Parts: sequence; C-alpha cells; structure tokens
Amino acid sequence: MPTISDVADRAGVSTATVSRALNGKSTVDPDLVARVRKAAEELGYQPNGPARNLRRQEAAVIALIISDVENPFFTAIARGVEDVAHEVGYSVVLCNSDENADKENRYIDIAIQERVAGVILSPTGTTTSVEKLTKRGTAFVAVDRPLPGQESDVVLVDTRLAARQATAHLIDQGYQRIGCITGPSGVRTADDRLAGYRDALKAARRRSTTKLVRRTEYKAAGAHRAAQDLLDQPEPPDALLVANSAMAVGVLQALQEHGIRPGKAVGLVAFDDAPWAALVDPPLTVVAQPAYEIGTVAARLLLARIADNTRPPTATTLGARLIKRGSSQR
Amino acid sequence: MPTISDVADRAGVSTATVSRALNGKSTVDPDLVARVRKAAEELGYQPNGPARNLRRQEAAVIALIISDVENPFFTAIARGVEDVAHEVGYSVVLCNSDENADKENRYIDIAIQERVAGVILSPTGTTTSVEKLTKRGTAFVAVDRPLPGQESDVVLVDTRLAARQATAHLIDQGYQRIGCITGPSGVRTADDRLAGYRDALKAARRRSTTKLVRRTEYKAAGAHRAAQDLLDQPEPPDALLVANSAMAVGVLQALQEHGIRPGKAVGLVAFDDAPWAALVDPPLTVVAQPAYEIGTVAARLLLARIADNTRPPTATTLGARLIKRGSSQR
DNA sequence: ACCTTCCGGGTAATGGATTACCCAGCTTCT
DNA sequence: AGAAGCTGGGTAATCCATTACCCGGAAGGT
Repeated sequence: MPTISDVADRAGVSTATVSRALNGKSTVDPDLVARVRKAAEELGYQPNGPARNLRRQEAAVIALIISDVENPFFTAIARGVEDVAHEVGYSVVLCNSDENADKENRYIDIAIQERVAGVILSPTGTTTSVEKLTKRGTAFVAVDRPLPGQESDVVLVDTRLAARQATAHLIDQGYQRIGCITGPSGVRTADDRLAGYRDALKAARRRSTTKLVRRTEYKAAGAHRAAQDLLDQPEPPDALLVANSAMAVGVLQALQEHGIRPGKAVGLVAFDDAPWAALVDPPLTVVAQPAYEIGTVAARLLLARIADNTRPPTATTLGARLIKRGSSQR
Repeated sequence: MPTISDVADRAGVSTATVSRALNGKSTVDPDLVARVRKAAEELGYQPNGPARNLRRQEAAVIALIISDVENPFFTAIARGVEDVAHEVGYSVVLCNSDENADKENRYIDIAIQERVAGVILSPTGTTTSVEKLTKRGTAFVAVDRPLPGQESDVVLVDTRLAARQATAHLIDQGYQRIGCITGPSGVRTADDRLAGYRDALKAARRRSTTKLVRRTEYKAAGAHRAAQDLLDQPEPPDALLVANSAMAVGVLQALQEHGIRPGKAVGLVAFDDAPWAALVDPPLTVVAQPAYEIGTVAARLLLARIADNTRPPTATTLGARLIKRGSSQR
C-alpha cells in the first residue's frame, strides 16, 4: 500500500508538497501539482484515513444513529441527511440502534472513538448516552425525539398535534369508540401520539378509557397482538389510531383475520405515509411526516454546529399532514 | 480529551500496561488491571480510534454498501450482516450507493482509506470499482449480484430459477399474455429475472415478445410508467412478473388507475415478500427471497476471508420461495 | 545596489495507541 | 549456589499524513 512518501519520491518532491498539492490548502506550483497528481495516480495512492484523522483530530464523517433501519420513516431521514452531507464533502455512516439503549450507547462510543465530526440520532430515551457527546464537545442533533432535560439541537414533528387532528378526524367521521395503539412508554413520539389522541377526545368531551389503549414496541408483531386483544374485547373499538406504519401492518392483519374491512366497521388512521398505504383496500388514511426534510434540516443544523459549537441550540418543529383516504370514511 | 498517557499517569503505570490491561492481549497483574480500569473509568477515557487503527493497520469495521436503503430487501440483508458482525465485535457501517456507480466508487474509496477490515456490497454492475479492493487485498463479498469476470466470494439467490417458476405458475393459472417488468439492463438480477421469465415461456412453447417486456430503474415511478405503457397497448398483458417490491407498488398503482383489480383480469407476481404484500386486495403473490440469510452468510464469508485471504472464493446460491396468493389466481 | 518582503517548498515535530525489544526479579533445575 | 528460564512490565520505535517553522531566492522599494 503506497504512502505519501512513495508519492513524494516518485514526484521528486517532499511529503509536505504532496500533502499540499493533493489537499489544495496552500498554493503550490501548478507544474508540481501536476507531477504529484500523476505520481499519485500511477501508484494508486489512497491517503491513509486513520493517519489523516489522527493528525486532523477529526474525520469528515457524520454518524447517523437511527432506531430502526427497516422503518421507511428513518430511511427517508437517512436520505435527507446523506444528500446534504455529500454536498459539502462529508460521508454518512448509518448505524442501527434497533430501539435498544445498549446498542445506541455502543454506537455513540464508536462515534466518539472514531472522532467523527458529528452525530445525528433518534434517541431511544435515556439521556445518559448523549452526555458523553456533550462532555467531549462532539456536535450532535436529535431527530424525531427530544432529549429529556438536554439543551440540544433537535428536529421534531409536531406529532401530538398531528395525533390530535387525526383523532378529531375520526370523531368527525362519526366513530364512537376510538382506540389507540402506540409505542412503548418512555419513547417520546409514542407518548405524544397518545397525548394528542387524548387531547382530541377531551376536546370532543369524550371519556377516554385505558381499555381502548394499547402500548407495544413499534413493530408489526406487537401491534398485531394489541389489535387482536382490542378486537376481542366485549366492547371493541370502532376506530383505531395507529402510531406507525409497521404497526399498521400488524393491525391490518388482525382486522383481516377478524374478517373486518377497515373503514365502515373500524376506522383506521396510521402514522407514516408508506408507499403501499394507498394500495390496500380501502386505501389507508395516514399522517404523513416530512421525513426527508427532517433529515436535511438536521444535517444542516449539525453542519452549523460543527462550524460553531457555541451557537444556541435550535429546536425545529415540522408539521405533519393528514392524508384522508378510505380507511377512515364511514 | 484524555489519552492513554493520562490513564497511565493516574494508574501509576506505563502506557504499555494500560494498553495491555484494556485489550487483555497479554497477561497483566489483576491488581494493575483493576487500577487501570478504575483510572480509565474516572477519566472517561475513550481510546482514540484513528490512532489505534493507524497502528493496527486495520479497523474492526465492515462497510456494507447497498444499492438502495429504502428497499426492504437490502435493509433485511443489513440486519443479517449486523447480527453476525456484532457477535464477533465488528461494527457495521451502512453506505447507500443508490444504484449509482459513482457513489459506489466513492464509498469504496472511503472504505479503503479508512482501512476497514472488509466490504460487503451489492455491485451496481461495473467491475472496475472492486478491482481496487482486490489490488489492496481488502476482503470483500458481493451480494445479490455477481461481479462479471471476477473471482470473488459471492452470495446470490437463484433468481433466474425463481423467475422461471413464478412465470410457470402464471402459465399454469391459465394466463395467456404474460408480461415482465424488470430492472435496468446490465443489472444482473434484472437480466436474470428476465431470462427466467423467457425460460418459462420457452418451456411452455410460448412465443415471447418484446412488446410485453419493459425495463426501467428498480423504483416505483419507473414501474408505474412501464405498467401504464403496457396496459395502454392494443393487446395488453393479462399477467405480469414484476422484479421487485418497489416496482410492485408502481404497478399496483397503475392497475388501480386503470380500474383493474389484480388476479382475474391481470395476474401478478412480484419479487420480494414485503410486509404489506398480504394486505393488498387481493393479496400479492410473491417470490420471497431469503434476504436476512443472505446477510448472515455474506458476513460469515467475509469474516472467513478477513482471517485468511488465500482461501478459494465461494459462491453461495440460496433458493427463493414462491408464495401463492390471490393476485395470481384466475 | 542593497534591504525588506513575500512566497514556494523542505525539514521535522506532531497526533495517540500498539508492540518489539529489553530488563529485573523470581522460580526451578542441576 | 549458580545458571537458565520465565514472566510481568517499562522504554521507545512505529504507523502516516499534516503543518509549524524555517530557509533560499525572487520581487519590489529606496
């Protein structure tokens, strides 16, 4: 594996000149630049990243720690981050914390060890892990969920309001016993969606009862069990607010198994406008979150913070959009 | 940011001992290990990754370059790779090449520069980019698609056979004018699925015509246009083989817009058992590929090659499974 | 013509962890 | 008791790119 000195020898210059020529930081005679380029090319020289990062004390890399690679919401965020990062020459590495605080912690340790320029993460809940980042002065931005008690840059969706509007829509449509299947307690989006659901019931002077609420992990399997459970009750719900698209899959399955067609019998609104949402029968009413935009905004915030870590933390809240389709029409 | 010497000072030992104590490579007095651990803990010491990797000439990291983060097939592979890698203490960084040879190239350069231990990739087609890996002696494994003319470890699905079986199933069901919407020419899986489709037609002594075949990028939008186009022909197809789940979305949309319910009028089989496939109406017949397993197998192959780069290349071909549902029943 | 300034480019220090090499001290064997 | 062997741990070399510092020569000023 050729090193910078090999290039220097071949070009007949010093290593300093090679470095300067290749990085273009300082002015170097165009002839020399050409010679260096040629030598590097011929040797197939690739700079040694660790050596460079060691010296520079920072790598042009952003770590993106998301809680579920299989969730289209998070992969859309990833696209947004990537697009912005690439524009300015940063690379993005994607880490999957799997909604697991240990894994998240592990990836944060790795990010610190590798001296990445910054971290974007959807925190699993515990605030402890990011304290390390704060202590080291590593720039970071939280997405989708805030960090309890932490002053940090954060990009959120007004998910409580969105849940409220979605529930209000179900009320408008005449559904009476509206239930809610949301994520685990402690996960902020799950709590907020539940809170928004309750806000709407309260505003409509409806009693809310825990009998119609289920909490489970943000996955199809959990939601499937929860929906089964709700539907098997003596007084089953006639509508459901479902907190993400993976859960919607589980709920739709359960309805299918009960021979219930969404819409008339059981109204349905789910979070996240999955690509297939309009294809099921009837088409699924959804709360579309601006995932890609979350990614771009977060990346820009992070870059700003990398440039200046003293700037005051910014909280950006983006709106969600209710897309009314057949599954919530009586 | 504390360094190893800070830890050494605090524990009253040399840096060599700290390194040995923390990495457990050589025997160190248990008392000293405890003292070192304590000192490291108190200082919040995190080893400097670049320095370590520089010295070790390799990072315990696997780069996984996939062609589409938003495709569940690839994210499932990612899970498989991750699970195996984590067991043995490797980290996985996910890179999204977006079916774009330039991006793939760029990520390969980065992987080389960062001296990752190995690379798993779904090649976009051009063989040139991986030559660099071969030249450097960086271990790598191709997944989903082979590398033309390259002897390398590779994990594939027998997608040609699967396409043939899927098409044969459509023939069995009595469909007459079976069409095919597949990926771009040059992408091996796309070519293979088309070849399998033709194999089946030939075996059934049907004439195959290019009028019923469309090629487009592996995305919903392209497939949507392709399906529109096919359906608007004077003699439209009465069945379609669709080469992945994103494309299936586009095709289902087009059918919806034409007011055609899949199944009776137009039989449908798509590759990839997406979570929603059973939820559309009628449920979608699919070719389920063992994506997670591809990931685990690829990771194990890569680890074996990292350990011994002289071992002969292995090609693993996994089978796919046709799941018959309503969309292919007359 | 001489002095100052500027600029391109070389020399060598630097970043931090790992590890080859060496040494001190203890065990064990003759 | 002396030699040989072993073991735990310290010293310093090493990995490689970047960059502070310095120097020689050219340009410009008086």
